[in-house]
Amino acid sequence: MPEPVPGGPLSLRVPALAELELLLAVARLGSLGQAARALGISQPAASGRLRALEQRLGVRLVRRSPGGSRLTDEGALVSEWARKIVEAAEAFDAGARALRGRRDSRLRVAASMTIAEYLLPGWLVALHAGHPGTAVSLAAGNSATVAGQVLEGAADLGFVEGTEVPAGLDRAVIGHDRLLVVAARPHPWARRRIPVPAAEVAATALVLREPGSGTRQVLDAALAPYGGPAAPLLELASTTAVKAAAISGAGPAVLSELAVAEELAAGRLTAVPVAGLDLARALHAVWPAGHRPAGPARDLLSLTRRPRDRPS
Amino acid sequence: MPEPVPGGPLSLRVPALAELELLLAVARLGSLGQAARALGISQPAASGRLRALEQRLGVRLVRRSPGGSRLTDEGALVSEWARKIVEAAEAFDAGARALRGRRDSRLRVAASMTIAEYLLPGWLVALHAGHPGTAVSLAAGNSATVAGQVLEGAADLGFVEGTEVPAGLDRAVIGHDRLLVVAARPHPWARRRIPVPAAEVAATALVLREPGSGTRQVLDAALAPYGGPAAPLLELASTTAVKAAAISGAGPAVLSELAVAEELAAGRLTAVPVAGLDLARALHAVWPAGHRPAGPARDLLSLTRRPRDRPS
DNA sequence: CCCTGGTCATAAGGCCAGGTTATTACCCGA
DNA sequence: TCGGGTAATAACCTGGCCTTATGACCAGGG
Repeated sequence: MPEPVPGGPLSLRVPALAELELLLAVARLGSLGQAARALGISQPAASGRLRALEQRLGVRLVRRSPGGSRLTDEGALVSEWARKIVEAAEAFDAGARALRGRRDSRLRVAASMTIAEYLLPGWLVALHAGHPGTAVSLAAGNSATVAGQVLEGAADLGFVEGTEVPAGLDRAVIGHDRLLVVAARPHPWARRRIPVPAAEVAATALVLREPGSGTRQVLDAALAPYGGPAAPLLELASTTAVKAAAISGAGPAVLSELAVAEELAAGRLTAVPVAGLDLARALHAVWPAGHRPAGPARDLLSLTRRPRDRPS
Repeated sequence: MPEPVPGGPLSLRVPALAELELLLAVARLGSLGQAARALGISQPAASGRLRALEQRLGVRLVRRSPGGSRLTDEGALVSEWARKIVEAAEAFDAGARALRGRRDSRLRVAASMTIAEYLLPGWLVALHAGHPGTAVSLAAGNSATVAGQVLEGAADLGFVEGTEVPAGLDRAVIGHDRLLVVAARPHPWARRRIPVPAAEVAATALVLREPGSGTRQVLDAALAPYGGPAAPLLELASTTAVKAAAISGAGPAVLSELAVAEELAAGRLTAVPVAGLDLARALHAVWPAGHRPAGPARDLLSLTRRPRDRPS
C-alpha cells in the first residue's frame, strides 16, 4: 500500500489554481491591477492572493514598483512550474467540457482510450483557441465501440488505434503510435545499445497491462511468432501503475510511446532497442464512408492530421 | 465587471486539487471512507466533495455500492487527466520546498535555469519518495553562478549545461540536451525528411529566445560558421512564448529538446532534421574537486545519472 | 435470525478564507 | 500641480466547506 501522502494532502501545500493563474497573469501583463481585471477580481484581492502565495512559498516572487510589477528570478522559475499545472488544468477542462455536453453538441467525437487520454485534450485546447464557438462531446471506448458509434451516426468523427477499420468507414492516418520496451536505469536493458532480440523479449518476464487491454493485444500478437510473451512479472490495470512499477525498478515494461514520452525525456525511463519486432500501429481518424468531414469535424481533423499521411 | 477570458478563469471551471486528489484516492483505495481517511477529512466531506465534482462535470465518475466504490469509464478517463494535474502539482511542491528552505537544508543544490525548470522537480519528487527525510534547498542561476556557488561551498551539488567547467570542480555527465529546430505542420520544414543544410538554417528568420539566454548563445555559436543566425522573425523572452509562437505557425523555432518533448510526442510540433550542425550539449553535475558526493548529494546524483555516461 | 461492521447519504450548525468597497500612499508625465 | 497609473491597508460580510450526528442499506457470522 502506497503511503497516504506524508506531510498531508498536496492541496494544503500547493497553491490553488487561482493563485497560479494570477502569477502567470502578472507575468504576462506586467501589473497586479491588470492581472486582477483579466481574472475578473478586484485589485486588492489580487494583491492579497499574491501576498498569500509568496508567504506560503516563503519566497519573493514579484518585484512591485509604482509603474508595474516584474517577476523575480525565483518568480520566473516558480511561474514555469506553475505553468505546467495550468496547462494540465486546461487539458482537463477541454476534456471535461467535451465529456459533459452529451447530446446537444455540434461536434460529437468518439475516441479510443489512449487517444482520449493523451492526445485529444491537446487537440481540444487548440480547437477551442482557433474556433472558440465549437462545442464538442466525447465518448471514449475501445476501437470497436468507436467504429460502431461512427457507423450509427452517434458520433461525427472517431479516433482509433489499430489496423483494421470496419467497412463503411473512410479513414485518414493522423499519426503513429508504437509500443516501447522501457526500463529503468538499474536494469541491464537500459544500457543496451545493441538491440535485444525479439526472442529474448518474448522469453523475459515483463511488467504488462492486463490481458484484454489494447496494448496487451498488440504485444501478444507481435510476440506470438517468438513463443508469445512469457508469464508477466506483474499485471497491472492502469498505464500509470505500469509506469510506476517500471520506474521503481520492478522490471522492463511495455507501454505506448505516448504514455512514456515525458519519462523518457526526463531520463526516468529508457527506451530499450529491440530487433525484429514491429510494435507500431497507425492512429486513424474515421468517419462514415462518403461523408467527408465538414465544418467543426474538418477543423478538428485539420489539427490532427500529419502532413506526410494522406487520407485514403 | 466584464470577463475578458471566455468562460472565466480556469479556476472556476476546473475542480480544486483537493477534489482531484480525492478522485485518485477513491480510485486507488476503492472506497470513499478510506479515501477520506487517507486525506485526513471526514467521510461526509469526501462524499460531498465527490458529489460536487460530479455535478460540476455533469458526469457520473464513481459507481457507489455498499461494499465499495469503483470508477466508471468516464471516471477512469477523468482521473487520468486529473493525474496529470496532480503530478504537475507534486513537481511544483518539490521545487517550491527546495526553493523555500534557505540555509538550514541538509542538501543544497544549485542548478541552471533549464535544469531547474524541467528536470529538477522530477528528481526531487523521486528523491522525496526514496529518502523522505531529505531537505533540499535550491538556488537557480546561469552556469557561471552555479559553478561559483559550488566552489564557494554555498552549494553541495551543482547542475550545469554547457561544455566548459571551471577548474576546481569534478563533474559527471548526467544526460544530454540538444537544441532542436522545430516547426508546426503548416510549415514546409515540418515535412522535410531530407535534412535542411545548416547554411539554410542560418539564413532563415526564426523564432528565438532573446540574446543572452543560454539557448540563444549556443545557437549563435553553432551558426556563426555559416554566417550567424539571420535577423530573428520574433524574439521572445520565455521558452513558452517561443513554443506558442511556433505552434501557432509563426515560423520555425529553436528550443531545447527538454522544452518541446511533449509537443513533439503529441504532434503539435515536428523536429526538423538539420545537417551539419551540432546543437548538443552535455548536462553535468559538478562538485568540489576531490570531495566525492556523499550522503544526500550521492542519493540525488544516483537518481540523475544515466548509465552510459560515467563520471570523469 | 439478528447483530456487527462495513458501505454511503443527509441534516444542522459553525467557522474562517477570501471576496468586496473605500481609502491611503506613492510615482511619473503632462 | 494635478490626473492617471501603480500597490497596500482596513473593515466588513458572505458563503463554501468542514464537522458531528444520524439513518439506510448490505454482507457475513454467531
